[in-house]
Formats: sequence, C-alpha cells, structure tokens
Amino acid sequence: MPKLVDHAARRRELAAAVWRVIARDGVAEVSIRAVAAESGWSSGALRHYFATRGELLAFACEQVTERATARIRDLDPPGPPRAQVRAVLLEVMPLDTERRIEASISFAFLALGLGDPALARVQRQQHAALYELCRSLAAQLGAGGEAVARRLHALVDGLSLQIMAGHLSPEAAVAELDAYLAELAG
Amino acid sequence: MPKLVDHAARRRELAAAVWRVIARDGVAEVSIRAVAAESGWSSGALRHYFATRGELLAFACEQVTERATARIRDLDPPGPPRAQVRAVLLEVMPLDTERRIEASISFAFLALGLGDPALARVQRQQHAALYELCRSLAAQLGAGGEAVARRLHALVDGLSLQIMAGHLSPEAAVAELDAYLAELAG
DNA sequence: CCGATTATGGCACGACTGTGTTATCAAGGA
DNA sequence: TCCTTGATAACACAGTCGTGCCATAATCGG
Repeated sequence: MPKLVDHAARRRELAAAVWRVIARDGVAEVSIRAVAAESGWSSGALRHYFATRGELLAFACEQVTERATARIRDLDPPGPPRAQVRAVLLEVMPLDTERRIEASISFAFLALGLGDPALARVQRQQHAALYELCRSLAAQLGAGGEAVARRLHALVDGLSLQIMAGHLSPEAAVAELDAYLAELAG
Repeated sequence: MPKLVDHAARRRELAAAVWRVIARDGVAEVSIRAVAAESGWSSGALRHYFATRGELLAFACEQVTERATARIRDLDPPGPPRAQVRAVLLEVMPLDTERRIEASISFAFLALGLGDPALARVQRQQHAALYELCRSLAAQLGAGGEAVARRLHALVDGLSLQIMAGHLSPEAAVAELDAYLAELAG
C-alpha cells in the first residue's frame, strides 16, 4: 500500500486555506493557484481532492456552516434563558475578527450563489440552519412561536449585514439586539 | 470641434450594460470585454470613459443608489401615513424582477467591497441612504425616533437578504414587514 | 476645403486562469 | 528486494484578463 492520506482532513485543510485567501485578498482573488500557494501544496495536488474550482468553493462554504453549528452545539452558556439566547446569538453575529471573516465568506458566497445554482443551494442550507437556530431559541424564550423566530432571524441577518457593510459598529448592533430581547421579555 | 459626446450619459449607458451582465451572468463575469460586448462598444471605447475596471464598477454601483433614490423621490403614494411608508419600503425591497436585479448588484458590490476599500466607500453610502430613508419614514409615522428607524432599517435589510438568499418568498417578506408596521401602530 | 481635436476600433503585450496530462515519489505487501 | 498503487509535482495548453498604444473616423471652426 502507498502512503495513505485522510481525505476528509486534507479537504478541510484546503478549505481553511480558501478562507485565509478570502479574508486577506477578497473572494475575487480565490484561484486554484492562490489556494495552492496559501496551503503550501501544488495546484496538481489540489486537483486530487477537488476536481474543479467550483467544487472547492462549495466545500469551503459548507465548512463555514459546519464549523459554526459545531461551535454553537458545544456552547453551553450559563444564566437564565434570555442570557443564554443572547450568548448564542452573539456567537453567530460578526462581532469579532474570526466571526467577521466567517461572515465575509458567507456574504461572498451569497453573491457568488446569485449566479451559480450549486453555490445557491449551499447558501440556502446555511440560511435554513440559522433559521432553525432562531426557532429553537424562540422556543427557549417561551414567548411566541414562529413569528418571533422569523422576526429574530431577520433582525440578526440585518444587523450582521449592516456590520459587514461598515454601517453599524459591533457595539451598536449588540445594543439593537438587546433592545429587541428586552421587548420580548417585557 | 470634433464630435462631442455627453460623457455623463455615455457613462450611465455603460453602467446599465454592467447591470445587465451582472443580472444575466453574475458579478464574477463582469470584465471590460464582457461589458463592451454587452454595450455594443469596443473595449477601447470603454477606456475613454473609465480608466480602469474598478472605476467602472464603482460608478455602476453608485448609479444603483442614485436610480433608487430618484425613484423614491418621485414616488407620491396615496393614503394614510402608514400606507405611504409601506409603499415606499416595498419600493426598496427586492420583490419583483427589476428590484431583485438591483439588490443582487448591491450584494455583489458588498462582497467586492469587503476586499476593495474604494468599493466599500460606495457601499457605505448606499447603506447610509437607506438609513436616512428609514429615519424620515419613522418620523412620518410619528411614533418613536431613531430607535424605530434603526429597527426598521435592520428589518428591511434582513428581509431583503433572506429574499435574495432564497430563504424567504417576497410574499412572506411583505407579511413580515406588515406585521412590524402593525405593531408600531398598535 | 482644411486642419485641429475628439471619439472610436483594433491589436499586442504580459500575466493570469482552469484544466488536463505526464512523470516522479513514497510506502507497504509479496 | 521488487512491484503495485496512491500521492504529489511539474508542465503544457488554450483561454481570458486588464491595459496601453496607435491608426482611423468623424466633426466643426476657420
């Protein structure tokens, strides 16, 4: 038997290189060669794990969702329900550098997905996952059913968008979120 | 004097070609040659009105904001204040094909702006314009000051984002908006 | 009619792209 | 030790990209 490589792990490693390129140079600069250089492998080696550039991009986008959901699953915030909900939502929004990079990747894929049905599918899954989270959080709050979940989802998405657009500071976004949660409680 | 061309009009004409390319093929397909072919001019002619590709993109993005604000300025919806506010907001959200194209262009530029400071500036202006609109609408409603404006802005952005992501139908988004406006009135 | 000036089209350059193909390398079973 | 087989690197290929350059066409004051 020749040298054996953990394909799944290698694919994740290459996806991480894609993220770094996007975070540093923007999504327009993502090419096979750029990712190869960033990862330290050759472009030929890349082709062993991803047949095309589109496949590489789609996997990198899926990984963003997967990592975020795993992070939230492992999260076990203390305190009363409202504080727990707040903690989880803060974990989703682009408030610090790491999550900002994640969000910029998501937005980049949204733009790409507008012209590429395969990427659009991945993008829809990402949004569905966030909605599911909002739904479970709304249930945790006790107050209201799907109406609250939808409102919360739209609010979180809107605030995230405005942070990324440079229109809202992270602090202001958190204040907005707190105001809404306070209304829900009152 | 040689043949004189209205530069501003020609630039607007070329920007419209950029929009068509984005709407049809996605933002990744925007190139000097593609826009030249779409507009019917040669790439050399394009260079007379835009020195670089970035300049062309920035102008095309600015034009989106300009057209939208002009459309809203000329709008004079009938009925009570709440219906007027509703009509204006419906004009902003990507509910039909035309506005969907506008929104996809805006999102594309948001993604591009994440890696290009010049485009980021244009993007911020766009968001500021929408916020100003929300502020004036909130004042028109009489109820509440900047807090309502910020909430409304976040909600409209979030709903628009979810429509574009394919997660929300236009009808559902309108229902969400109506629910919020009803809460404001009650 | 002429020349000054602007608009325009066409082309060449170098760099970059995605995608194949091919050769080399490494590692473990026979 | 050899040989099979997967992993990897290197390269070739045909395109496309942005951009600068130059010749030509069009136009109007003189």
